[in-house]
Amino acid sequence: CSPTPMKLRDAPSACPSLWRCLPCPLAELRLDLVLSSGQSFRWWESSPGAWTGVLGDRVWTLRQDGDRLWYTVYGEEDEHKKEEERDGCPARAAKLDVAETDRILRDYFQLDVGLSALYRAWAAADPLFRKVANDFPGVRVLRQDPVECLFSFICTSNNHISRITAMIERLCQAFGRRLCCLDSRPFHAFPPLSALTGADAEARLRALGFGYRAKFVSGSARAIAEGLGTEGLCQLRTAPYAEARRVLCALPGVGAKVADCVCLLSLDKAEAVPVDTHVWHIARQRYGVALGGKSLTPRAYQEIGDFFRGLWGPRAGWAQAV
DNA sequence: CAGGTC
DNA sequence: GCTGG
Repeated sequence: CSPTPMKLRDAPSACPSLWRCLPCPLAELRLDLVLSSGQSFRWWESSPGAWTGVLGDRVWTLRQDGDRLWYTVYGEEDEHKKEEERDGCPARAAKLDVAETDRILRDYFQLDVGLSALYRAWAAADPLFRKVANDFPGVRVLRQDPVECLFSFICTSNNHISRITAMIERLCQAFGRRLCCLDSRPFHAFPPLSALTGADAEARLRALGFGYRAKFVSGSARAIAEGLGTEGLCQLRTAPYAEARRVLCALPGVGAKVADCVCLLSLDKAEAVPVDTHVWHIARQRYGVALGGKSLTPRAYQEIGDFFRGLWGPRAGWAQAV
């Protein structure tokens, strides 16, 4: 950690100049529900109501009060060194200006998508949604980085959230750049693709407790590096849902469910409905979807997605998140 | 058995 | 079939 250790920032009141806010009603965003729901595994409730995590290679703390979303961004530990190196325009060069941080946050939470109107439409079409929606307002889909999203969700197969979170933390610590320390706790960026393509990547991941997923992570990193590249992966944002899904499913460790998670949570495919065992049971028990088999076959997977798309419309994946 | 995949 | 809550 740096010689002048930074402290975690809880609330704007202690040092208002380090915080900014965006207008954002609770009906449009519930930070606690969104950041703890298993969409992203990199946010941590650092104190009651305050969420700290890594986004866009920066460490942030977020908080809501009333109709505002507050945020603060921490500087990098070697930021002064960087600034000294740039003798032309110091302070400015290494930092993000406020317009840029506002934009990053608005993009990540997709705040231009009006959630209240969508809730009304889903509630009108579905009585079961209406019952749940009252208890869970402000649940929206994050717009995550495609590389982070892909490799995170490869880790979710046949796994549980507490272990997934720990695995991803160790992945970032071992392969990602250290950004800063807060209260002596180091924060690391999610590693770029190039960090996962080394010959020893699989063995290192196994040592980190990835089990058989170690081969999937290193194998998918290689496949992308030798194929479409990080840029090509990101360009799937403008491709049709079916094509994005087909490309992703060709990667080792990526089946229909993981592909749909990546499509929905990072590639702008709002119609993608990831069907896990939980959703499968709900489709049968609560919605009475008639499916014969005992296991979630590819056929059953497709039918459940189609059922919810028919019920909720083109943003079915967003409704399912609620 | 866990937010499946080979 | 990796691993742990």
